[in-house]
Amino acid sequence: MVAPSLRARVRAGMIEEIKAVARRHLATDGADLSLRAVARDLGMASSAIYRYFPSRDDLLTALILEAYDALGDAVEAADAAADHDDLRGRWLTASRAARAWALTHPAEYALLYGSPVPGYAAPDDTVAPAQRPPMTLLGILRDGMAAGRLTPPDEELPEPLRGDVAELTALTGVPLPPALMVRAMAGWTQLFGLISFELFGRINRALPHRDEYFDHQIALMADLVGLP
Amino acid sequence: MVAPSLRARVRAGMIEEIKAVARRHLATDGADLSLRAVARDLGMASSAIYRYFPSRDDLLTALILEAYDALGDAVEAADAAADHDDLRGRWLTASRAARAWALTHPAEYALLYGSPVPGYAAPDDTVAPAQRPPMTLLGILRDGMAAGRLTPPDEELPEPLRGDVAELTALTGVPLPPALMVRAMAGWTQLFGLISFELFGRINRALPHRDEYFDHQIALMADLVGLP
DNA sequence: TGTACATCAGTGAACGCGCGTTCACTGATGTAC
DNA sequence: TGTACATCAGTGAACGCGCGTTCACTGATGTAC
Repeated sequence: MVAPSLRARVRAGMIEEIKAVARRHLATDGADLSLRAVARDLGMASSAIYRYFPSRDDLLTALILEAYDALGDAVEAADAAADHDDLRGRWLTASRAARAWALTHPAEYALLYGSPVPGYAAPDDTVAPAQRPPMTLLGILRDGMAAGRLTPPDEELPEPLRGDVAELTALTGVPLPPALMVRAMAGWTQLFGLISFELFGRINRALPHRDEYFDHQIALMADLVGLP
Repeated sequence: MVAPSLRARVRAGMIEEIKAVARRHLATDGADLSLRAVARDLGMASSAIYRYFPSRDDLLTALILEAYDALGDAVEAADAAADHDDLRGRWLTASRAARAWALTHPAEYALLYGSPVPGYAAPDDTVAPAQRPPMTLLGILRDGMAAGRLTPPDEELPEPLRGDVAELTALTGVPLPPALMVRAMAGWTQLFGLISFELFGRINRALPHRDEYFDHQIALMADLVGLP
């Protein structure tokens, strides 16, 4: 571990500064990020950005990766801070953390979960960080099963689905019963749906108590996955 | 009811043609619709579009309104075609119709339910058509309650939420018990979440039987709202 | 410690592009008498 | 039925803009001897 040279440290700082300004631009202008506007804000020539990012798409990718990680950090930290044996509390607190992050970083959330940016294809290394929030939820169920404090639903899945879910369960490395796995996915989908509706303005104006609404809906999903 | 003049009929046809081409462009280029590209495809000068739509935003609005109506038609038609007394069948069939429309019109779905288009504010007359699909779901529950074939959940809502939901229920004109109303909203949110995940590529590749997956998840929500 | 050279950050002009919108115009279609 | 005028669709040039990216360059910082 060699100490980074001054030049390397300055360079790293510059990269951070560019990303910070770009994030600010995302927040105001939406996903159509402009390199030139970022450069202007930094008081430098637009061509200078190319010393740090080979193209606009690479900058976008860096922002997306960071956003996934920030969201993942928030959710995992909330889960870790909760009482490990309070399964329902962990589920609720992790979900709240996801929502809180989304509400404070709406543009970045839109970048991750909104409609795809035209002409931009997310590279493969976004896959793992993108799965951290749902993996956190799965972890709570895993702990519940291990402690024998979770009675999984006893329904059978119809055949073509059973195979798919088994394969998917193997991929996650969290060995939940198939029917429970599907319900966990329902919970994750619902979490995403609730946040998106709220953020993209599709929630009714006649619902000002959004915290309470969210908590209630999340509790319904906690019931669905059988959390005590 | 005067018969429209030839000129008026030709004009109406032209408007349809412009919208059709614009829809095609949405499908390939995403939401950044270009007037000039549409005009090019129609073999006319870009300025000619202005004889039919005063600005790009007005064309976008027209497309959004049409899309809401197409989705609303699809969902309502599916519900109407189902056996009126088969409540669960109606719920499933209406949900399937929404998904089918979204899968065949992904770009238009993204326009309605994706991240907001930067710099575009949806006018008020999109509100009513936007509510047709969730209203259809509410209608199924209304019929179930009226026929006494639905036992609503007996849980109490916490206070600040109870008031909001009561107000919202009044707005819809469908008098459901508060706890059921919230569950209906959960069902609608889940429907939107399932479709969005599938469409925006956030569904796992290890899940090829998507029809069955969707049906199963929708059935879980039918259980949640207490459909027999 | 001092010098020679390589590396790197940043500049500013330029290329080529596409966009929304305006405007004065031409020619065809409709309307009033 | 024919003529005079108004309405309308469509043209093509132009304005002004912002964009991503390239390129030859300058000057400062780091490295090797």
